[in-house]
Amino acid sequence: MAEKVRVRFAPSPTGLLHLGGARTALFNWLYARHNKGTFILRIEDTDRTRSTEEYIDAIIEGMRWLGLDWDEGPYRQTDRFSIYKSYADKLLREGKAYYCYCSPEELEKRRQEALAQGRPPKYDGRCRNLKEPVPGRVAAVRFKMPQEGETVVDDLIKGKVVFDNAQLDDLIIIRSDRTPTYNFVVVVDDVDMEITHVIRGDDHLNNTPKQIHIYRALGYRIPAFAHLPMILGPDKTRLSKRHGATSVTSYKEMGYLSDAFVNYIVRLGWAHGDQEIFTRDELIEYFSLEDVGKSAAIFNPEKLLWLNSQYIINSTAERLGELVMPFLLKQGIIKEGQILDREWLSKGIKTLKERSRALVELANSLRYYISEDIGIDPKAKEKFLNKKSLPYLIDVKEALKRLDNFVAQEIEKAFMTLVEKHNTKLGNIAQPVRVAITGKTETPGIFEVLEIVGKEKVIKRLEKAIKTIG
RNA sequence: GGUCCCAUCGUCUAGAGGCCUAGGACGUAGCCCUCUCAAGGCUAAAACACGGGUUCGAAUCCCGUUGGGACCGCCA
Repeated sequence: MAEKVRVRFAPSPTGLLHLGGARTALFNWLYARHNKGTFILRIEDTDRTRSTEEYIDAIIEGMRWLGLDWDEGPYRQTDRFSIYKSYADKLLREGKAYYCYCSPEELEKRRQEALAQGRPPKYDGRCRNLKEPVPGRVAAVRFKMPQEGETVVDDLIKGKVVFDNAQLDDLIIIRSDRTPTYNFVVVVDDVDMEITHVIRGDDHLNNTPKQIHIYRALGYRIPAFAHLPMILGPDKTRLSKRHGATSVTSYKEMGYLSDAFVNYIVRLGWAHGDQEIFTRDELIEYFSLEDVGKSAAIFNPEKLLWLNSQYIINSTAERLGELVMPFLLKQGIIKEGQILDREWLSKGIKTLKERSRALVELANSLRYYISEDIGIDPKAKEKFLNKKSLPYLIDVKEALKRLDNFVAQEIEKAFMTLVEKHNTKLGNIAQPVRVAITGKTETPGIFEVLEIVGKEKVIKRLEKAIKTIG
């Protein structure tokens, strides 16, 4: 029987949860859920100068928004220093690691020199065989890498990747301030947490042979590795602040639905035939590392927006009503504590669903249903609210005033009567009314808009428009 | 500079030697629907980086070239 899958997402809290991290987390989560395994969240905060509590909270918030629940953790590496120390001591005792007395400044200088001369900037191993401590110096601990032979990484995505051990550096595993470093703690933790599959960005592929030697030195089994291709910006370089919004939270704030976002990032590097839209359950059912591609993907905001619009169309009006609330508040369309009739709101949202690509847009369109403070687009006003349309507006107002049953169907009948009376096209009447009522030239069908706005407000807005013309 | 990874429409991708006249999706353009805008439907333009092999046959396998990317820290 196959061993139970245990995977982890291990972000370092030195920034917000970004697109690439989110996808790594998602693939780990999907792999765990597909295989009925365990998904672990581990915070890699060994770099105390750059890690913050705020970023930890932000990452957790991002994970929650994405709906990626973890079964264990969040573990924090800063809570586990004694574990790393005991493993480091073991390596030291066994002669698999040694003290290095070179100062960071010296090392940096040597590195620059090597780079300038076109040599590989590798540690020269000068402390490797030291018999005595160097007085007056604080030591770091280095791991003794094998200097010959080859190391093969058998990657689930990239295949067999061969590294020449002579390239490998004696890396520092414990800094001179006694804190452990990444390449060491990641191995210790993955061993300690019994991780079976390491799924991470392919920027770590070059670290893998080094880590493999640490596993061996410690006498542990090597997990399976799967290195995911990177997500690049439109300029084909690694996604960064320069490319604008890259944090998961910013997509939440722009009004993307969590499911749409997940659906978008899963398709970056993974496909299931020609299918574009997946439910969570389908994702869990279909996900496989075998279907993950090898090449980097470029982030395409247009497609994300399209997916979002599809998810909005397929959401119920009730659900959208809940989701749009924070946006209504933030955009000043409702006030704190203001209560809306949910049934009425849903009716309005139904007309707007297929015209809103994000929740911000939906909220914005909802303005002319909810608020009196609509604001009329000056260009629309000039074109449609003028002497030519005045008689239509007056007639519409009068006809609607006489309507008792203020529903779309009846409103339409009233409009059609006027179309005949004036011997004109519906558009010539509808468009000025649209602008008078919504302030915009683009809205849902005019009859349903009028019904939702309601008779009283409609008459009021028409009167106001008539007054500004006349 | 060294090491490693990658290469199908502008973008995400399907493609496991013959199903390929290379499929789908976003975006773009046109048409239909239509009170506007969407949504929806239909149509179009758009790709196997290049060069050598292997093979009866290559987008698919091998080699090279070119191009892109990542990594080479007492960062992760």
